[in-house]
Amino acid sequence: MTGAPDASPTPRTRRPTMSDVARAAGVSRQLVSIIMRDVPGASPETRARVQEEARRLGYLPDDRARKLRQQSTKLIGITFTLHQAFHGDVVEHSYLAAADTGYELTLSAVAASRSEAVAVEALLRERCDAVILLAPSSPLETLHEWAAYAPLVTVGRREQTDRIGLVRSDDTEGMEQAVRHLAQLGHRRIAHIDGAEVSGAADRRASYRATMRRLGLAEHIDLIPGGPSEEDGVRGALTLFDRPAPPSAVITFNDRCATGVLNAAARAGVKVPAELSVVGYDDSRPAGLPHVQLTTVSQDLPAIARAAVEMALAQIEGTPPREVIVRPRLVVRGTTCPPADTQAAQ
Amino acid sequence: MTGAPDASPTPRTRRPTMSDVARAAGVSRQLVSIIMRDVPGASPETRARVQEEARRLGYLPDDRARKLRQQSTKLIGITFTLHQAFHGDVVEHSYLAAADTGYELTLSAVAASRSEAVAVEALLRERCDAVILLAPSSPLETLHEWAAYAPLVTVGRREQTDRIGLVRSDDTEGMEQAVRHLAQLGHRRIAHIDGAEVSGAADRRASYRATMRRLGLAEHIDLIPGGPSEEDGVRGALTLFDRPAPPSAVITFNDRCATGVLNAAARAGVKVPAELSVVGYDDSRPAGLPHVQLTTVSQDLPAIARAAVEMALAQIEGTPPREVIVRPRLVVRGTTCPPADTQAAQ
DNA sequence: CTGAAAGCGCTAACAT
DNA sequence: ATGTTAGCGCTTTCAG
Repeated sequence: MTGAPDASPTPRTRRPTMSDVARAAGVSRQLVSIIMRDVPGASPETRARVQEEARRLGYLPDDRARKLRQQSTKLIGITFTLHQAFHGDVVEHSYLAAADTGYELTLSAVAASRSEAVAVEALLRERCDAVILLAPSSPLETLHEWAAYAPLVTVGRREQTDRIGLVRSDDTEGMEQAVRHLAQLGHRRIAHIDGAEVSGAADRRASYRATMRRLGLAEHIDLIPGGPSEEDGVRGALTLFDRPAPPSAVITFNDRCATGVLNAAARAGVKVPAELSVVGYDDSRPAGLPHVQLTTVSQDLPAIARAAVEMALAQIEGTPPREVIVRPRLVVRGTTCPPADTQAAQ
Repeated sequence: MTGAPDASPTPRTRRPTMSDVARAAGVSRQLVSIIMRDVPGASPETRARVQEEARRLGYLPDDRARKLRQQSTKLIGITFTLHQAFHGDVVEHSYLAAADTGYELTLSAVAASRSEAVAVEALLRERCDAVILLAPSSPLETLHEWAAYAPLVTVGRREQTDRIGLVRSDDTEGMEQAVRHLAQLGHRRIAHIDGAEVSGAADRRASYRATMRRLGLAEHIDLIPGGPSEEDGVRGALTLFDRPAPPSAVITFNDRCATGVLNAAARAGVKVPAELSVVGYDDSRPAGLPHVQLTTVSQDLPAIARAAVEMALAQIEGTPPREVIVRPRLVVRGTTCPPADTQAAQ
């Protein structure tokens, strides 16, 4: 849209249609259609004249009609949760991934006042060509019902099925990287404040255990019940500080939990990283802030978004659903360093 | 949608249309329409039979066609910024406000990869009946252009105009409440770490000054250059701690800035609230967390959302745009208390 | 390059 | 309570 429509001192009488533009420019409606869609079939001069006329009238194509007439909407729907910063990131990267594919992204929010079912069905009624669901909570059976209406891609689910595309981050690998990083720095007493029942927590817990064992640190396995919130981190940290011999490093379930640990440490006078190394998980926005500088496992959201969009497009074109597991990577910042007692511990 | 479509072992051949349902149920297409829209004009038995048949076929109405045919889409568009927690809150409350009005909300995201213009025009091409813009950054002139296409309501803008609805929080009032709260506790040396050029900062700054003056605290006016981020809070706090006689209380531009102050205080060993009272602004999600308990000015987002939706509906029905200023309210939590030097200061 | 004809899937007036 | 007749604004197809 360029410039104001010169017409209509009274705004919003009747929106001009393609026919109005055609009439004003003295051409056929079909030609206007060709020019609006920017496809070959009109001379440069006609193009310019028609575009000028459209601008003058304040013409804006009607997407409802356009989408109805094309048998494909060229739309990829995506459901996301408001208030999940992580979802916002994936959505944003999905816009980038969808650019230049000929498909547009359309959003449908999940919130306290809007269930996942409502969000998905809105997209299906819009006749999206495919639907991406960020961390859906509906039972697999329900997802299967939806998959009968449009190709589906879930992000962050575990269940494999031949009817739904799956993109997820490798939690096992991520936790392994975190443990190895600390072990290489010389830490031995590495604790893990876990995520309780939260999705992904089980994998990370198991991987923590397995990696500690593999590194010969089985005796130092130290699993603290936690959760996904700052509060859980505070509680977990206090548990640790009460110990006669607290661990020299701790890996939390996520960054919010790590923030709680950092706050509790500051309050208790425990110096990070000198006295306690802290590793978070997610690489959420606050983690990288100059005064936080949290070492954390990044889930590589751009890659996840790209995989989701690509798989949606592939399924639209008939490829069967696949499972893509994106490799996370450790981002080393300022909350980890070799333990103070490196010599003593050897 | 209830139950799986029993049909189609091969999913997604051709979606059934209303005619298919009509044929299967042995009635006319129009009757199916009546039943789908849940309007009077069909007997209970027919209704049940048709609904059952629709379910069996996996019929889902096509919103494109429906919206095209009705001359109104019954859609309110809303643009919001991904990664602005505050926008998420407003969107969520807008869903609540729009429920039972007969209108649906449709989202359009603004992000680094998606400009405001793209976001708004997508809504206009969908032929939304009205558009709500959360904290739009486009020049007024551009907003006026859009207003020629659909009734507009901005949230968080200042400029009055007779062509666009306006909803905003009363920053003057909010800051006044914060200053008065601290003064009533006995504070005199009340500093303000401001928000520099950020929208709303000028009002809060002016109100801080005016209220201090009105309370006879003109000599204690202490304006620290700040900004909207944690970093700005850290910097501002360090400035304060360097003083020979630091203030006993500080009001920050927003909660993120307050978080920076709290972190800096913890690090510097300054006790909050005993040695320093802190008041934030926004009542953002983290502010209420058990281990934060920030005293802050709440913008009353539910009221803002309600006002925006109501004004959008009113404008659709022909009421001219208005300006609604929502009164914020102070939420007193744990980061404020009377100053340690109450007696000395008197 | 242009025009004529058809129809996407639905709703809105009417008729009956 | 049901059927008939139009057409929403656009794209598609095909003939000029």
